Amino acid sequence: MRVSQLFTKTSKTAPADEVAKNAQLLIRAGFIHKEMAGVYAYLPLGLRVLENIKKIVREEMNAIGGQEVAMTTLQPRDIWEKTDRWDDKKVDNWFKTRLANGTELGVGLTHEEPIVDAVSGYLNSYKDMPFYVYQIQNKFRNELRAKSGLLRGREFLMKDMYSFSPNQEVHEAAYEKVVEAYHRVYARLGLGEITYRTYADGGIFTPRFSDEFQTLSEVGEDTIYVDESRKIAINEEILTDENLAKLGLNKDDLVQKKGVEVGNTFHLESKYTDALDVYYTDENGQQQSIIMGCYGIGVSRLMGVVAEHFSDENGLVWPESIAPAKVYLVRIGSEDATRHADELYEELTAKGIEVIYDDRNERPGAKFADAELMGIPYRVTVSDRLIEAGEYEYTVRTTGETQNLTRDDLLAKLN
RNA sequence: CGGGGUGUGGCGCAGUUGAUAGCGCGCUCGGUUUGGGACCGAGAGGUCGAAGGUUUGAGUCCUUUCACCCCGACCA
Repeated sequence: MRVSQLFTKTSKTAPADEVAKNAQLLIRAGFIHKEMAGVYAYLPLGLRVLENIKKIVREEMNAIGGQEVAMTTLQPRDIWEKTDRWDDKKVDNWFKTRLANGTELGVGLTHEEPIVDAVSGYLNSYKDMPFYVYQIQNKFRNELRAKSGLLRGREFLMKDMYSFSPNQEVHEAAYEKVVEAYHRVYARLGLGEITYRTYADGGIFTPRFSDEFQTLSEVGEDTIYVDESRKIAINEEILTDENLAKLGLNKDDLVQKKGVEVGNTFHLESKYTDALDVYYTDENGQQQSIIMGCYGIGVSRLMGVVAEHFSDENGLVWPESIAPAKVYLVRIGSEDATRHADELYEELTAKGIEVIYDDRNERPGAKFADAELMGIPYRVTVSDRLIEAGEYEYTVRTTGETQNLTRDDLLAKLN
């Protein structure tokens, strides 16, 4: 991608209507556009990041056997009434709309009911389970207060997965497989060390605890207590002596922290399947309840968390796994430098290396500043002076470390 | 939803006791520059969030309303 052809531009000033660091940086760098409070559009570079996160999530869900689907945003009222989740008194953050004939519809905020409805016709026997179904799509929630940039929006991208098991034992195994996959997702995003499996309230449908995945951050909304040696935590909401005993946690080992909930996993028992009259037939020909689990990852929220966490005074610092490009190629100088830079751009692109090529007639300082603001992992500079020496300058975004390399050494570094 | 704050060119801001809008960045054109966000010159661009009112006259005062931010409450 050539910067001269990129329609977005960077800005030296942060927008006045954003305080959250993630939103300020992402908007300054031209990654996102704020449409209204809690609703952001993804521009070319931001979309690349989002797609890269989706790819990681998708790979890990597929790896445990997840089957991807795409459910609808428009929701019929009846299935939600069967589970008693239509009433605004029960679920108060629904967006609702109407058909021309007056029929009330919901705008999807989660998908337990429609998923159960969709799989019900295929799910008849114990032989059909266990299985996972997931999707990555926009969710809509009428939050009373959107805030913190991408961390709490009204329209946001979420991966939601649902498991179907014939009994509790199978469910437990399926559930733990998801927990492991979640740890791999966060590790690949560079958040593994600061993301804790956290015991939390299981919700109104189950006496069990749920698990949240909390990434430590000062801007987090949740207060959690971390047992650092065991790498687990407990949400303040359920911090009672009784629960600590139940979970085998020792109060003295816990440290209070702030966290952002970047994922959660719930035990749903048979609440939804029973309510929607979906059962299976067991080995003995008897009708049995289906045990469900549901598992969420806030994909757009993760983008905000990464932006927030991996950044410095010069801008964003993307982990290589999700950066919009691997290399920011800076061209300084005249025809000779242009020829060399064009050539390098073509060569790297041909090798499948994503390059943002700054071919503008800007001064070097402006290009370096943009490379840093955009947070591209590696910067390569081509200039008349370097060409004369037969070298390329190579700079690492995380450390600022710079070295001059021969063409072969540079290509080896970038491979 | 309670409390507090803010709306003025694309972005960031100033605008005094009311007199029909200004600065920086960015943008356009010309020239000089080219290793850390260049400089000089010339330009373009705004019904001051919206509606109503007071007044000879409103960005400024009053009323209503919309939007956005922060704190809190809320967050299947």
